[in-house]
Amino acid sequence: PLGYIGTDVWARFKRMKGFNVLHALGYDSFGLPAEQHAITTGIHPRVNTEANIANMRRQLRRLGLGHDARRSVSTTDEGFYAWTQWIFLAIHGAWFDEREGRARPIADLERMYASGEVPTPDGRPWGELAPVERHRALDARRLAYLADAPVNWCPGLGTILANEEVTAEGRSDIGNYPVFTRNMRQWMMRITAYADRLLDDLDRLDWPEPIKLMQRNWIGRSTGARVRFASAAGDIEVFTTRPDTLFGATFMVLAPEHPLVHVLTTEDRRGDVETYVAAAAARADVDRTDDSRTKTGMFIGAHAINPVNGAEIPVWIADYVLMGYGTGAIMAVPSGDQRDFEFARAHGLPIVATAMPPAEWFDGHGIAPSVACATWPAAFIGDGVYVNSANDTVSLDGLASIEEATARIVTWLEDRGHGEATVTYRLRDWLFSRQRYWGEPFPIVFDEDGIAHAVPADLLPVRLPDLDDFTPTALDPDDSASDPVPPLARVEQWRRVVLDLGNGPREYAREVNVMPQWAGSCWYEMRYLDPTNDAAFVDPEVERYWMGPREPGHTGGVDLYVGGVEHAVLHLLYARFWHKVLFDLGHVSSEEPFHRLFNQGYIQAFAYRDARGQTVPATEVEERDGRWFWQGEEVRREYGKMGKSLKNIVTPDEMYDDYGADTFRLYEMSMGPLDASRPWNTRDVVGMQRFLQRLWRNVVDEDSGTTVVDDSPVPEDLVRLLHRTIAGVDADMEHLRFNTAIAKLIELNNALTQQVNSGTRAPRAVVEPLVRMLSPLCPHLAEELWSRLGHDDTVTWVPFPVADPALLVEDSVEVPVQVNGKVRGRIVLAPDASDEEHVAAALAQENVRAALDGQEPVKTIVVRGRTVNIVVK
RNA sequence: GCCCGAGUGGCGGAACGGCAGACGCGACGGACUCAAAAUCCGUUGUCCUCACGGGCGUGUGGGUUCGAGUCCCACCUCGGGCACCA
Repeated sequence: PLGYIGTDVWARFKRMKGFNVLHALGYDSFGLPAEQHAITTGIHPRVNTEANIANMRRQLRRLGLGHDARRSVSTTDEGFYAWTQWIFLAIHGAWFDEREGRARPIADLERMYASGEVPTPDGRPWGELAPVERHRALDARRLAYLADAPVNWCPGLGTILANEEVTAEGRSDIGNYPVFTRNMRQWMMRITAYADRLLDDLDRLDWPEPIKLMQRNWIGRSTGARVRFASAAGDIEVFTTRPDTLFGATFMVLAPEHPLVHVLTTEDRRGDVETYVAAAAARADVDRTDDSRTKTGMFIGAHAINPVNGAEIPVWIADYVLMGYGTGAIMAVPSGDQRDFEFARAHGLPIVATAMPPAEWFDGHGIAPSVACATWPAAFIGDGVYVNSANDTVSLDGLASIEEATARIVTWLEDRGHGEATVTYRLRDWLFSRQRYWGEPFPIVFDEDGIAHAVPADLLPVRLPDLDDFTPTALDPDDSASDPVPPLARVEQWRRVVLDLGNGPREYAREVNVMPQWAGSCWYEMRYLDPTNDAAFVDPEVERYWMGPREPGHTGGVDLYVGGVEHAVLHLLYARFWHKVLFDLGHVSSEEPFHRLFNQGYIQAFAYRDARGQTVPATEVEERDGRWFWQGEEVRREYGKMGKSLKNIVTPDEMYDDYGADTFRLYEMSMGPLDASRPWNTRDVVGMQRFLQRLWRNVVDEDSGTTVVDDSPVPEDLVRLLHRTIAGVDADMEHLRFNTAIAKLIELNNALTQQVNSGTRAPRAVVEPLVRMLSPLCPHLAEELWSRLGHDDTVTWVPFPVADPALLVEDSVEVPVQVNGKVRGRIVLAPDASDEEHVAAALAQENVRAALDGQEPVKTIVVRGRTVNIVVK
């Protein structure tokens, strides 16, 4: 809610500054308290059937959000939902052309297959392929595709989870059930095709650096080389970021799941190896968190040939090598990689240095310099002079930089066909199926051959059937062999459908999985631009007006997007991906969905536990002398996100009831910077209420209810304060520093209050700008005051006040005087006083002279209007 | 372990390298009141001093600078993220 109020305040401010503003969460809701609307729109829009609305209401009530559910499920819901399916079909109907680095319609691929410009997956000519094979050839390249993927099957929830929804402990984020790795046929999104653009375009966004960094790490591009090692079962391909250390590769390690493990393992090792593989598989699922992390591994009896020196090196398996990254196999260079080093030491494998570390490295470890690694306590990573790195046709010896050595060896590898430079990503394709009820059904049907067909656009949306029971079938949480039963699979008459897809009416089976919650949030910001359009998800002209690039090279996108940092790598990456596909296909003019991003902090709250560790209702806890009591019993205080389990929720409704929406808004905005998390303290709210009450009394006589402002000229110092306030508040609002903006407004009002209390009425010439400045922050009170001040229009549309630069200049400034950096006195000067005048006044000042005690200044520093520093001895 | 972020009064927090503690809460004192609430006025980092004034103060220890809450180095604590990424 904090962030949503933040966007509302900023949007109102911008409107007053003369912009057309489309505030997504307040588009048609200026009659509603915006935060109420904002909170409810946090619930994801879904299909708008009566049964679903009723269910949504129950959900909202359960979450403690007692708002009108019909508001949150807006009347445009079905349109929204249909267009999500439409966009899915657009993505499904596209493929990624690597050569052009962009998505193109699948029809282009079909033409290119047919002309032979692009080879079919198995290399056979297009003309020889049967219709089913043609379908499969196209499906293999789609941006949305079906694949047998290792998935996180969570029987306890009855659904499959994305990697990101599985905790480090190998359990479900929601419910904390065990999660098992299983291969299942799932919808995938080819987000990896966009890895480079998602990475590179971060540089063009106005986002917080930490968030950009998180996305960069998530995409995880590393450059290096693929290198092939010959073995009895053919080449073993590895990925390495350090091909320059190839001469130091003394063994290889495969992931236990690597397909060659079976083939390569010698008979005498087979028993041990299979035991290890089984143990690793179990371990990966159950206790990946085991921190003890001893580097276990097993020799499989086979050897491979190091291509640079022909050395026969042993092949091991170890669970620290992951099948899901790179090629699932590594070359181990113990002298240059700490994990390999530990592994080699633990298993008595040879270590050969490929570089002579600098002297400081040896000093740091307290050992004598030597290229013999026997004495080394750790691997060496960094620039050293290459040694032991030569064969008949290439030599790295004597080189001193990783960059240079890498370039030379990669060229050599490429020339001989042993490998090539490559780029690897940590990013995986996105698992897009869910076995739930809540979610957009895929607009996909399957024929008797299992081929997926798009449902024609004029039949969208594919509606969810009304159900009495929405839950996925939860199964025994520990039974990894069970299969998911999505709720839609239980509705046979919905599942079977007769369609004419161009070859006469035939029976098809609908896809029974649904899309994940991310689907709608991948593009919802655009629907707000054009919520009732039923010809397009957004009119192209409308999109260009609101979101189009501001100048050449600009990414376009919404001007401000406020959200929690928890979306740093999921929602924000997925939405960027969808947006880029839509851009490539010509549906939008912006390359990015969110040009400026701001992460708001969380509002947290204190929670209390009794002696047994049970949380007690926070509102009933009393504080006495720094200790806390509940029903007479002392309780412990802790701090965390507001939530049911901690019994520390304060609902907005309570705040509206007790203080009104404006006080609530003001309090949330004033408690600290927007991007910081901070504790809720209901006791402090009263401060903002008092502020608004004082403001009210400065304008309205409480007894008579009449407006009491003074129309005569305003005292000089009050005018200056007003203009300083305008300038300060303007800058603060622009940069979302609402807390300091509010402080300045309170100061101005306090000055007014003083005047009113001393018997003079508040001047209209100050009150009106004050009300205008307050209007973005507390719109309701501002409107009321504006009207009481005799205006017929709404203050929302009145311009923000403009500061007069002439009035920002003071006629005199007070300047502190330091002696040796310590403040000893103050002088008053004209704002344009010269350096000499500063020094003269400073030396004449009584306290300064006392502090100098007759000593001659060695040096004086003058920062005009800010400080004078006199340095003695 | 790695990567981000943050440590300032009793509390939430202010502070372009230039008067640390704006603004708010709380506390204390006063005015108003028969009284209380509300409201208004004042005090409120800490220590010494009747006072003038002075000492000490932004997690810890160093450093840069005429001058450091702010910049640099090391460390400690807390919050968040990622975790065997070759």
